Amino acid sequence: MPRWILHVDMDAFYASVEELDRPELRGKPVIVAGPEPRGVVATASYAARKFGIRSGMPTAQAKRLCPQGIFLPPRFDRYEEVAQRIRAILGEYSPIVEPISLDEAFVDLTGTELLHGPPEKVAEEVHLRIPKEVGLSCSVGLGPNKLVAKLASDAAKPGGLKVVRPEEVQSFLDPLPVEDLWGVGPKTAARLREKGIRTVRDLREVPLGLLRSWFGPKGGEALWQLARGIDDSPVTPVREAKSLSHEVTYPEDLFDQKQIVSELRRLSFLVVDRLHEEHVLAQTVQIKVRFSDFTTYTRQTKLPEPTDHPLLVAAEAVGLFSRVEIPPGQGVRLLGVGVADLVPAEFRPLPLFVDPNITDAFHEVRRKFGPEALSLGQAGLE
DNA sequence: TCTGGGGTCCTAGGACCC
DNA sequence: TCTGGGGTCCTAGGACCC
Repeated sequence: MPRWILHVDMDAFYASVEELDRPELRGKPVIVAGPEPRGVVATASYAARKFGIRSGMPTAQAKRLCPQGIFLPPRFDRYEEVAQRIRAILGEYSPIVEPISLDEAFVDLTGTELLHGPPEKVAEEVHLRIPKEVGLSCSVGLGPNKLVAKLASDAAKPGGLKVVRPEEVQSFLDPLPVEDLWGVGPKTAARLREKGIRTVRDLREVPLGLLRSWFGPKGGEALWQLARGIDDSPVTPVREAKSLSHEVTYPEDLFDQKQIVSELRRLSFLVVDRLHEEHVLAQTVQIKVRFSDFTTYTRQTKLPEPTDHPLLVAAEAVGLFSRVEIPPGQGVRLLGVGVADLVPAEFRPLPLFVDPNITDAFHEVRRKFGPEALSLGQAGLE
């Protein structure tokens, strides 16, 4: 059975939510961005984009380009609220809704025709209902798979609707630049450009064997399929997280060893809070360290058994940090702590040395009074 | 212009085992 | 005494996504 996949992409989502909540900002160059000196732009309104502002750009640079811009810090809790209302609308048309981020989702409309009418009608309805009921502009794409649906909504931006039927896929894709394809980033695009390949049509003319020799068996195969609009990946409503992490870029580099250790501990506790929320245990602990010159190191270790013990995770994180050689004269720009190899908390191993009631009590206090209420002395790590 | 934070997936090398 | 070879696990790094 041919599939019908819908892709909904909110236009300049964070900035649009700010304009929704503060109508006096409408039409102005609204820029949702992390604070200087090291923040970057998360979303710029279309009025701000006229000044050349793009997401990912350092906030400092955006201020130079548009001094009159209205710079706002992100309010993720609020964006999450709005995102849920949008997801609820999408959920009326299919049980299979896959949120990609706060502002984007796929909906599998295959086989929903008897209940909701033809997919094209559903696409039109969604495209009308979201602005009407949520007050925000969205772009909608409909196609035979996720790849095509997403590219269709890109083509419809801002505020449009585009349907690409199966027989139109190739002519729709052919003129697009290769970097529009999902999974073709700056590096791959540059390598392709060196070989004279700029558009999807160019890419489609490269034999599979050649692509494999350039990009490896998997990479080559993937490019070959992308160029033909082939994408069998399913719309997956709930995906179990495979890893959790927290990282922070500091406004000023850290040099003090004690402060670094205390930050690693704080980040570890935040990660453990999330383990608890998700009711999972982790068997791998990872850290990330970025120095002043932006060189970045990761270290990870596999534990003998899965855990959500805050002291254990913190001790591992600090231990991993000691395995990173600090380049002379370099301060620490970023620290991150993460966990992976997650298993459901029901699989908690029988206690050998650690009384699980201790961790329960720890979480309970932090849940009630917040992360600041209970932190641990240096002695806890030794 | 000095470059966020939270994720996923892939590759490659070394250890280890049969 | 001129080095087998394949599978799996673990780790580090990198590309990419929003």
